[in-house]
Amino acid sequence: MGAFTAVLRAVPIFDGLGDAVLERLAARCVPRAVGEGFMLFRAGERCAGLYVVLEGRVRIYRTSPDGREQTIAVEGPGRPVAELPLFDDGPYPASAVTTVPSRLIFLPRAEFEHAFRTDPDVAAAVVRALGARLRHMVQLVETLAFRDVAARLAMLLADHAERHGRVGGDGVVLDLDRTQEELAAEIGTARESVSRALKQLKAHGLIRKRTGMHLLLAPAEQLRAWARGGG
Amino acid sequence: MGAFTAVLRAVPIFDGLGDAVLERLAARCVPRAVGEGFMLFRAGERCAGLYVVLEGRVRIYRTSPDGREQTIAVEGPGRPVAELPLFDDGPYPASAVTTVPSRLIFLPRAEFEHAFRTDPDVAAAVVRALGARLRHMVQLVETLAFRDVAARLAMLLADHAERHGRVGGDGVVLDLDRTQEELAAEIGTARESVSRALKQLKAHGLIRKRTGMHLLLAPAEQLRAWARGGG
DNA sequence: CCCCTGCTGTGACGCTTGTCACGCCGGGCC
DNA sequence: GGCCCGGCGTGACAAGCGTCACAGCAGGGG
Repeated sequence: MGAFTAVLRAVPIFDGLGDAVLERLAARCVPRAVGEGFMLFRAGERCAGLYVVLEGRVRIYRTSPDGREQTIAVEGPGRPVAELPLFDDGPYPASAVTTVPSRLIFLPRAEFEHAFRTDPDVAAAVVRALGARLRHMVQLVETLAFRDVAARLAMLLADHAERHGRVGGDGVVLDLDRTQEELAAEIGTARESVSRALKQLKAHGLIRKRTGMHLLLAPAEQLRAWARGGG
Repeated sequence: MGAFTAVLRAVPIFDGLGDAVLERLAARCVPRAVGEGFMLFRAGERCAGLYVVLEGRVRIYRTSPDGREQTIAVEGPGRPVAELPLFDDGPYPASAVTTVPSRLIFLPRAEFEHAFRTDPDVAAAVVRALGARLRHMVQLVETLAFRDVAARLAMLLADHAERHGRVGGDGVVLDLDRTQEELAAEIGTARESVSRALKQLKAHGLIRKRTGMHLLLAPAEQLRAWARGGG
């Protein structure tokens, strides 16, 4: 069995594949170990293939003419990166860079396309993945259009609390492994505003305790309710 | 031949279908003629099926708690509406309403799913359609995050100029069939700001002449360049 | 141990933009 | 013709937020 067969099966996009197809794909995978700040691709480039994150973190983002950045998504272990441009032959819509040293596998475009055409389950999985991204983008648009910085931060914290938080005695413990600068890019604001928003959330009791980016939070649903209410 | 076979073939999502499948789908289509302001569905509802616009216009949007609206997309003749939630079983991510009296056809979910599973070409077409929406959303996010109101308006005008404008003697003639209120919802701002941004664009020579929403514009690429440069 | 570097907190300031308020216009309708 | 109403233009104002500037603080390497 190829080295990456098990890895691929753990990726949602591939979990419906038969063993034979999966083995063939796994055989073509190219492993890469890269440092922090490695550019996988830049917006506008032609798509070469699909990346899957094994370990580490990849930030997908757009850059404005004057240098500001808006993060579109942050992908971790098991997540595919840039499955979109594989199909419509268009360029990458955004850039991607590692934010910590990471291990990735790369699957050349032709291989993936073959699997997509051959196996109807792959097609369905791809549609689901694209659908999830689309929902995520609608959410992001709404957030940027409607909410102020504090509310956007509260929603982001709520998401992380649900995914990575641990329920402690008097709240949710969340170790947010990001700098304020990174948070700012994710919610579309400046670093200083994040700092002030954190203070604001603490004043409202939504962050109950904080040392650095180690947080004790109110329940996610409470954070969301506050964000929806507009403060 | 069913009444809607030709209509369906003209819709990009269906153009790869064989005659037999297409006829079957066409036979299940339900026609609807509706007035202005007819709600096709609301965000959060379960997806019942696919709409295709025959005539008129459908606005897809999100509403904020305090009543503001952000338009996600505006769909016209030949365009499908809400193909996303057909697949992942999730709720509609946004609401949809007609902005003018319209004729639509409705295709129940089960029928469409059958076609999707049966015909690999449909699957590919759906992926392309979702991809196009995703690109559109990335664009929208960037616009909301980076550009000021005047630049957002300039980009919107550039898009419309390319799609619906006619090249006149000294610029592009564009009859923008929308109120300022509608424009404001599309670019995520208030009606008054649209009014002021129009004045601003005219001062910069990007709008060369204007009577109501009947515009004489600079070439689309010039509008975009100005928007990218940040004014 | 000390300095340098990267992350963080905070104050000041100005610009953009949402909001309110009001006046104007044109078109339909009695 | 007078009225009403929806769309539009514009001024005034305040809030939110980006930007600049600077200080504190921790960690790591020499």
